[in-house]
Amino acid sequence: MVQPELCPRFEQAVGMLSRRWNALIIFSLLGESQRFCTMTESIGISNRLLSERLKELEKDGIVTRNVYPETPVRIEYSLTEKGRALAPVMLEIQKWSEEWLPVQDTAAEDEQESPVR
Amino acid sequence: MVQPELCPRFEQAVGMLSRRWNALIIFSLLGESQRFCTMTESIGISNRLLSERLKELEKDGIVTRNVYPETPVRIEYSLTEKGRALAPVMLEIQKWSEEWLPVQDTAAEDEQESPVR
DNA sequence: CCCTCTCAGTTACGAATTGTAACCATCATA
DNA sequence: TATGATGGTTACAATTCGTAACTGAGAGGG
Repeated sequence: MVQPELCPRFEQAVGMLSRRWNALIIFSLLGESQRFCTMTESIGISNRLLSERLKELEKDGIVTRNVYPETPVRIEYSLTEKGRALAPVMLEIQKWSEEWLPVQDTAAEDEQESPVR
Repeated sequence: MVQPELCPRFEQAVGMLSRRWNALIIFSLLGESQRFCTMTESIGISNRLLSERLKELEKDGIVTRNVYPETPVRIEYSLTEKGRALAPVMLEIQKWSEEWLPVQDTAAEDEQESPVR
């Protein structure tokens, strides 16, 4: 709540991107538009938060909600131009992660060559 | 929590960068090493959280804690090579924010026109 | 010896955010 | 009328955050 000394717009951007799940939501929409239930599965976010985040991101002009009145109703979320403009940010995060983070698997799946038991 | 299908390393990177304050902490260390009290002031973070975050970031190999036993003791935090490698990410966030976020002052004006279209 | 000052944190605790699971509304078909 | 799919809401417990007060080490003053 204190006055920020850094660039206010940078802080605003970071505030949005740092909101939990937002970066993953945006990343998953970079490829193609997605439906609600697809996103909850691929991202691993709950309905409640996905709904909340999408509303916020729509309000921020980053995602668009497209309703197709088929049956059952199909609703697809996609990025606006402002949202797609975040692609370079995501790309740099990806590059960094590939260069600096270990491949580490989350265990419990293949523990073949590990002598530890 | 379900394990998502996106790239695990990307998700790990995003998890770290999305932790509240982390991006601002890293950004503020990109210039030069900083002392604890300087950071709380420039970032606007509380002692408690700064302390917590710096410990986590140190553990992640992103920041280093340097103790100078002067009087009173001086402790400076700086980025490791892994931490400095995040500079391009920060730069892209900054570029995006400058292109897409209004110059906003305290929440009064909402109806700015988009800069580039 | 006791008090005070600075820096660098810790601790305590109420407030806000998140995760989990159950529930709701609409449309369509059986 | 019942059931199933989609796209959410609601309720509530668990986690995290923000605020403010406190601790500890070392130097110096009285």
